[in-house]
Amino acid sequence: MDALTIQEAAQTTDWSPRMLRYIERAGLIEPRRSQAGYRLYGPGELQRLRTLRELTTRYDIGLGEIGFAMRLRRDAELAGAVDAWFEAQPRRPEEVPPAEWLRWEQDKHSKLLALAAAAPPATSHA
Amino acid sequence: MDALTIQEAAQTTDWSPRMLRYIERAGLIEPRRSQAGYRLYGPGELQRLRTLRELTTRYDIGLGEIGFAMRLRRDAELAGAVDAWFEAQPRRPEEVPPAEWLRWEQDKHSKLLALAAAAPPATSHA
DNA sequence: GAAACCTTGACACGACCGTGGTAAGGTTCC
DNA sequence: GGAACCTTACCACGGTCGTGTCAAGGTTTC
Repeated sequence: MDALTIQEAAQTTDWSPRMLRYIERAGLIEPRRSQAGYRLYGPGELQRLRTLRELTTRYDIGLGEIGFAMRLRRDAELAGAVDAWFEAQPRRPEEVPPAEWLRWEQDKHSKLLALAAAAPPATSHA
Repeated sequence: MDALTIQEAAQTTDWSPRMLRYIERAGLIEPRRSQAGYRLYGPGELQRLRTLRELTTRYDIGLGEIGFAMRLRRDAELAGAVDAWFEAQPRRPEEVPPAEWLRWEQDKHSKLLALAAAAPPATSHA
């Protein structure tokens, strides 16, 4: 067969089974089910799971954010409203480096990341 | 003068002064400052504050989500990555009328392109 | 020069997020 | 028929979000 169970999928994608279920509940990746209700992850899902991890770690964004992006592409009205709001934003051509607010936004995570990077990824639970 | 202090702005926009500072910190609306450092909200800011409230309550989205949308429009690389992830998603044709979807896709791409073209090459990722 | 604003910084708190664990029960495999 | 997996449903925990409040100090106005 061409599909992995949740544990196998977790191993090859570097998620935990717990998180795979969480991701499904967030509506991001919903594998098909076997007759008995077992989740079955195909190659496409596995690839998307890896890419998802890449997205979240590389750009430091949460699943909620990706969920919002998904909502944005599905709900044209919402997308339009958000768009309209940004349209009304004043342009600052070359006034101030706009990375100030970004730094703040990522600052909250930086400590965590630094900490996680410093700590060896041993089995934290016993 | 043509600008309100934080308390006045709060009253006419139905936010609290606290939240106005929070919104500023989130990078969403940054009023100019007086000589002494007082926040000064002009008509544009007031309007955007009201629209922001409309957005958050009507669509039930948080400031973090709007911040993410802002990040999406500023960081073309991130936008592309998120886009790519969605491209690999399986479509469900019966959920979305194809014409609608296509129009949305085209629209999004054109906006993205316009943004990338307009944005100076400041994409020096970390 | 005092009242009434403004500033930043901190503590607090309920709600949710990301994540792990565990329990009670069904399925698959040998 | 038991081991090893799967399911859902909870509890727990630290972190972030949205929000209020308070303190210590500067500014504006009369």
